[in-house]
Amino acid sequence: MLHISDIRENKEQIINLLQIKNFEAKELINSVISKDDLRKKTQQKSDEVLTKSNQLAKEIGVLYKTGKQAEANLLKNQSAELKQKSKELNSCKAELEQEIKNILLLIPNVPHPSVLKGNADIDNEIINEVGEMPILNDDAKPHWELTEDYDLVDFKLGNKITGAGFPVYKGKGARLQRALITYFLDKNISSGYTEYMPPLLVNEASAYGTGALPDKEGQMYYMPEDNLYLIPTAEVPVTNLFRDVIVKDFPIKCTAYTPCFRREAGSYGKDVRGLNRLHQFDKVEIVQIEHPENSYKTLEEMVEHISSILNELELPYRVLRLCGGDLSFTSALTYDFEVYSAAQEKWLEVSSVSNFESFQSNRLKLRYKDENGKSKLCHTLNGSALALPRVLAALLENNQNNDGIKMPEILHPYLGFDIIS
RNA sequence: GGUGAGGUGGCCGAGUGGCUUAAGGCGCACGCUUGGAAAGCGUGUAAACGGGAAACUGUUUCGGGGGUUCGAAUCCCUUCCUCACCGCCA
Repeated sequence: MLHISDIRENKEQIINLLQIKNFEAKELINSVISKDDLRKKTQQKSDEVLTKSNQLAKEIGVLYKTGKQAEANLLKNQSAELKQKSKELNSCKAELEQEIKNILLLIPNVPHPSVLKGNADIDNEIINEVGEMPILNDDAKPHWELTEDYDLVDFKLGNKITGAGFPVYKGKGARLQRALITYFLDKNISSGYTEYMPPLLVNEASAYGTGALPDKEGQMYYMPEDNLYLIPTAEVPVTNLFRDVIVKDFPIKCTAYTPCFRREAGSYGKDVRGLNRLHQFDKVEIVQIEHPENSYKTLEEMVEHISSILNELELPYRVLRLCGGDLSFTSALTYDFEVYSAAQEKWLEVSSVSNFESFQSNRLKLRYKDENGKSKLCHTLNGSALALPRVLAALLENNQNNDGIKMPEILHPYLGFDIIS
């Protein structure tokens, strides 16, 4: 959520920048500002009334104590009038505040000025392409066949015990999963991130805090009896650790492994075959909380960090800088990482790294004190490092040969084997 | 699931209708003191939203919402949360 004072100060700039996201904000912004003007006036009036009323109450107290009941009763009438007025003003103000908030919730985050306009994913800018695409044999198989041949992931069993999109990892498949998680965490920790193991269910306040609600309500699994949501990403619990916090030392760097749960309604076909898209998947996430001055430098640093993981995994990948049309509602600047899955001949997104600037921290009330002692909003950033299933898919497809599936060297100590055969 | 006790500032904690402008303590910051430090002494120490160039100042906030009252941290209703004991349980 944007901050109303930011909107007031940088109105024209915000309207212009939002056009990069193909969002026409002029009307909403004009209306939110005029409502805010009215809100201020209403508060002024309300403050005046309350000041008088407070004074009266004190005078009445004094009169009672000195035994002047009659005079006190006179003042009581006045006080009742003021009370009526203040009630009206108050409800008017509350209504305005709600209207303002409702409008603010509709306005997406302002993109960074460097973001290119564009309509969809084909307009994203490829800023780096690393590694060579493997040349596979003619009989190379997609990962959903490999996982069956080598008994690594059992989709049918998952169907039986839960449903589609809930695979069962098995044998070396399960070990590979666990090896990847541990390797990712170790790698993140060695870059200064602190590991967390957060709850997998969050309350409503947390879901609002990171913007999972109200925008993405249908995406989350919900437990109505307890009013809790299954997390769609570790970003939600981890970022909310810092809800209502005033930060003293920057940066705060967190990493967490969690399963992620997504309902993902309405997508079928080969895009969702095998491990490409699941209702439950594993992910290691990195989150940083930064001073606004440093957040873009930190974003670059996170991109470097994720690149180095993919280098070590020896997977061909490319880095995309998302265009305005493809940027999420909450993001100001996002880089996507895609690995090449050679048998599917497809690029698969395995990480998305974003700077949310103060869009999340405004809702989270995540602040720091500036040099004048004033509260300011922090910047929040996060990214996957990494999402597991598609990494697994690419590892299996790209490294298959007649002897089996060779594992990258970096994973050997974690795996306890170097080939799946 | 049952029963009970609670939710007050960064933290602890007092507070049963106006002498609360939330006592007192801890912590923190600054100053005095010191060769330096500790102790001691003094001063200051929340947030949000307004007004003001600023100094300063108004309002709200004692878990949330509602009510009684001229006046509520304090009384009433409601809701959420936490803790303790019992039961069940990895």
